[in-house]
Amino acid sequence: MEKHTVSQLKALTSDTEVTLQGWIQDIRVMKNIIFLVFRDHTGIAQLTVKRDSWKGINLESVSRESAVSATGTFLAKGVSKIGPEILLKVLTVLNPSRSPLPLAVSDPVNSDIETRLNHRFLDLRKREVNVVFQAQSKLLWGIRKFLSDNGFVEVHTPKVVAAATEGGADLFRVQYFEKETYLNQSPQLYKEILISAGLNRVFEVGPAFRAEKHNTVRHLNEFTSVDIEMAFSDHNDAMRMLEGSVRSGISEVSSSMGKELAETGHNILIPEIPFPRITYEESVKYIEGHGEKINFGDDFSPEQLKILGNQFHDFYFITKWPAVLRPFYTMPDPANSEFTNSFDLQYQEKEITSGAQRVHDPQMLVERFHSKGLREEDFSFYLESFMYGMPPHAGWGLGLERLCMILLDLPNIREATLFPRDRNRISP
RNA sequence: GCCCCGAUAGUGUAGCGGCCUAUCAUACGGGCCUGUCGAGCCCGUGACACGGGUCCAAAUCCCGUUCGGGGCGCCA
Repeated sequence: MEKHTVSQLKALTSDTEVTLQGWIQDIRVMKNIIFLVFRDHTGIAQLTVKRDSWKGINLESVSRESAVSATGTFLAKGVSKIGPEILLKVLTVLNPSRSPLPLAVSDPVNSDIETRLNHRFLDLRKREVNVVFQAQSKLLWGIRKFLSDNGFVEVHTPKVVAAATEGGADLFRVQYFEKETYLNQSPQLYKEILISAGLNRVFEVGPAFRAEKHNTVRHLNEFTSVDIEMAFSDHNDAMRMLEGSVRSGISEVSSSMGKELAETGHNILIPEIPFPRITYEESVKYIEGHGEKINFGDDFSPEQLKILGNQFHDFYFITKWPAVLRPFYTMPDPANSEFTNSFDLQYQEKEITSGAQRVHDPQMLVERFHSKGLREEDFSFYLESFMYGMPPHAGWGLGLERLCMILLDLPNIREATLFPRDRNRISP
């Protein structure tokens, strides 16, 4: 007996015998006829049972969300409006579901995100929840494809590290045998070392940890960072790779999932490149022109970014950030060292990516350590790679969940994270 | 770190001093019934986070605890 998915049914001729495996979403028992709403990972079908000719198990005992195997004949001219119809011959409960369910999978009541995350596996059985992560997978696939096509090598660097990337305040401490270590907040230092290693162009997709006690809909304490670093390049090269990656990711989502997303209420627009660029100074002027007060060297508040974001359709770069706002490894602007060869990718008021040309001169790097109050001896393993012909280089780090949240217009980054880690949540 | 807010059946809610032996929906259990619908109708089970206080009277007001939501800061 050949197994089928719901999505394959419509290509079949009527009366073909099929076996489907999935879940019972709903059961409607009547005097002479029984309807079961069946769901697999591809869609919904109706299993129809005529009582007088049924010889199988007691269907009234089958609880909703039980995993089942269903065999019957496909009715091409079925009456069902919810999906393809199968005249059921055999139903096997592979594993029953308890009831009542801790949250509604198909009922017309919404659960709080709290309840949903507590029972995430059930929440994810809902198509509109599930589709987010299928889209996220395609998004990343499109980004990977673009980077790979542009000569980037995918690498994996340690997450348990001895020293902080940009200080020490916001790292999680980990006991590593008899030593105290940290969970890495960014692969930054390792990416740069790999540039000195001659890998030319590298990228990494991996977790980043931030021990910040933030409590917002756009921050997590563990998120997926897409990071690149490229040799013999500057911030402009990095920006071109970034807009190319974003566009490639989105167009992959659109071409492979556009229909499913449209059905669940998401309209995907592939952005035009190049993205507009505006400098920090221009941004300050623009925002001040709208009645907000900013001091030089201040970061923009969400309110101010909203003002700025209003003049762009979707993605835009803010470039040339003041050195005081940027980490030690950021290359100063050769024309004016108060500024840097840096950029943020924004989507309206939301920051998605931070990047820059990096300092490659070890002398300058040491000076920058000192100006940021860092001790160079904590970074000797890093600094050493700059002493033996480190190429000029640039790169960026992108928050995958944030990009996904923006793309699908989700109200909370937790909606774009399977098992989010926030200030309070460590389970499931 | 600072600041707001919340907790009522499995789920989501109404109630905000006495009319609460707490509303409604949905789920769940039972019954009737229908080829399509979020099917319908009838009946039933099921809840005030915890501890203290005020009051003749507390789901409702006050304090504390626990758990949680959100904003700012910081960032992806």
